[in-house]
Amino acid sequence: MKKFLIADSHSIVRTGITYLLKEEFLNIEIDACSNGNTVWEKIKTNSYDLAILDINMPGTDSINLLQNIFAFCPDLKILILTTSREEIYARIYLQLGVKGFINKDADDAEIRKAIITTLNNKKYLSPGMHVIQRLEATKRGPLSLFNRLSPRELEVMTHLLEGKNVSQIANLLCAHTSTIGTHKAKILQKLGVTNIIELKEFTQLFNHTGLGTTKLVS
Amino acid sequence: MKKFLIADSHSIVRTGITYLLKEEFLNIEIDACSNGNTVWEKIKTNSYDLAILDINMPGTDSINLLQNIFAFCPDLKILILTTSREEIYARIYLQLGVKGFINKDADDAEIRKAIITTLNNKKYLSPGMHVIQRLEATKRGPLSLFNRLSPRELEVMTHLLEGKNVSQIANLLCAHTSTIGTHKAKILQKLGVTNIIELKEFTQLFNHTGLGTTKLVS
DNA sequence: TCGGCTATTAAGAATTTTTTCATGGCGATC
DNA sequence: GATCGCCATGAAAAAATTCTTAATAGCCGA
Repeated sequence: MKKFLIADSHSIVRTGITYLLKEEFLNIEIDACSNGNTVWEKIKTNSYDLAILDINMPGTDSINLLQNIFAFCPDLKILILTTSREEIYARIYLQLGVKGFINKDADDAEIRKAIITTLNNKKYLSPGMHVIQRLEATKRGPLSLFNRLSPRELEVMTHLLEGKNVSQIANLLCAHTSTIGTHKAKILQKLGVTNIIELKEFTQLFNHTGLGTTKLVS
Repeated sequence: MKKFLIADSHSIVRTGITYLLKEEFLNIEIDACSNGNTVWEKIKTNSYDLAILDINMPGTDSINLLQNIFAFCPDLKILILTTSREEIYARIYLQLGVKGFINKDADDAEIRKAIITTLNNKKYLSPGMHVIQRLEATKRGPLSLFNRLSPRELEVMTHLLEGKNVSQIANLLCAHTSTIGTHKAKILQKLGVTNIIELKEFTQLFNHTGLGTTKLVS
């Protein structure tokens, strides 16, 4: 008997994963949720063999959530579901303690493999992400630019790239506007850009070169 | 016997929809694909009762694809899968001839409803999108979106898209900052976006598809 | 252990932007 | 030729952001 937690803001994705799990395992129990608060409630009151989490759920401070989770339950196996755009942040999450990273672009067979591997308490990364690790090892290359950003800064950046303004982000992360303002300034400074448009173009550059991506065009 | 086409870059989403359809209909055939080229090949050689398409498949020019599809097969029922961020472009797709729009955030029941409604050749919009439909009623084609900007506003927009701020533009155009500020507000309002990032994404949509023959950058 | 470094936080002041409102100009229309 | 709608313009008030400056905490190498 295995027990799973699935968190993704898209119902259709939860449905897809549910069926994948049902095909793979005979005797399972599945909890599904669509936001960080529910994830936290579920994890506090249940014991899971594996939690499969989207890291970009609206209104959710994922890093904070993961920190809470690992403080409460250090051995929980967590498999992160991600889109290619978010892979640049992979290292931060790995450091926090997640077991695996799987890209939503992956086919079902690969997702199955990721689930089984992490369930067996082994680390799993999407194929395309070994590039990231390698680049990171050389400590050079454009990706290390993103590594220069602290977890909090990365978090703020994702919100900035969605068009949120400083006050909205402050609200979301329960921080002072001037705090977020400071983060924003440091992000721009570290990445060598001067405004949001340039930040947007900069990150798009990576999406286009396929540097942080598994498959952009198939 | 119903025949469906599912196109989404995420395998897990295709899996989810496949199971939804299998639950809903007894006798069905499903083709699935993950990019625009395959969609086009499939539609040229098959006849579908409904095509469920993601409009944001990497490497795919969705507007061009839809134009080709409707030229070849004007009566094909198409249900667009979208994320909330993309909804601002909904009216363009509606004008092209798609039957429905469903947000990926929607729960399974609503997705079912969207599928059934469009299959019955009725228009379906996600609950939040009726605002957009009203906007469409006051209408004019996608090309005129930029035509609705006054010359001065277009000029300001090109500078905004280069990352210049309001005062820099004011300097450049020898105008008061508050004047430029007003122009900026009107640009955002007219194009139905709420911030610079969305403006950038919006114009990129047209650059990408070539639909925006209006000069965007001087 | 100490001192330097960085991350995170934010109060307060200075600045910029947004919002709101009002004005004059210009062309179309009736 | 009066009125209407739209454009371009900004003054003024309101809101948001940036620019300091600095406190606290954690990490790392000497």
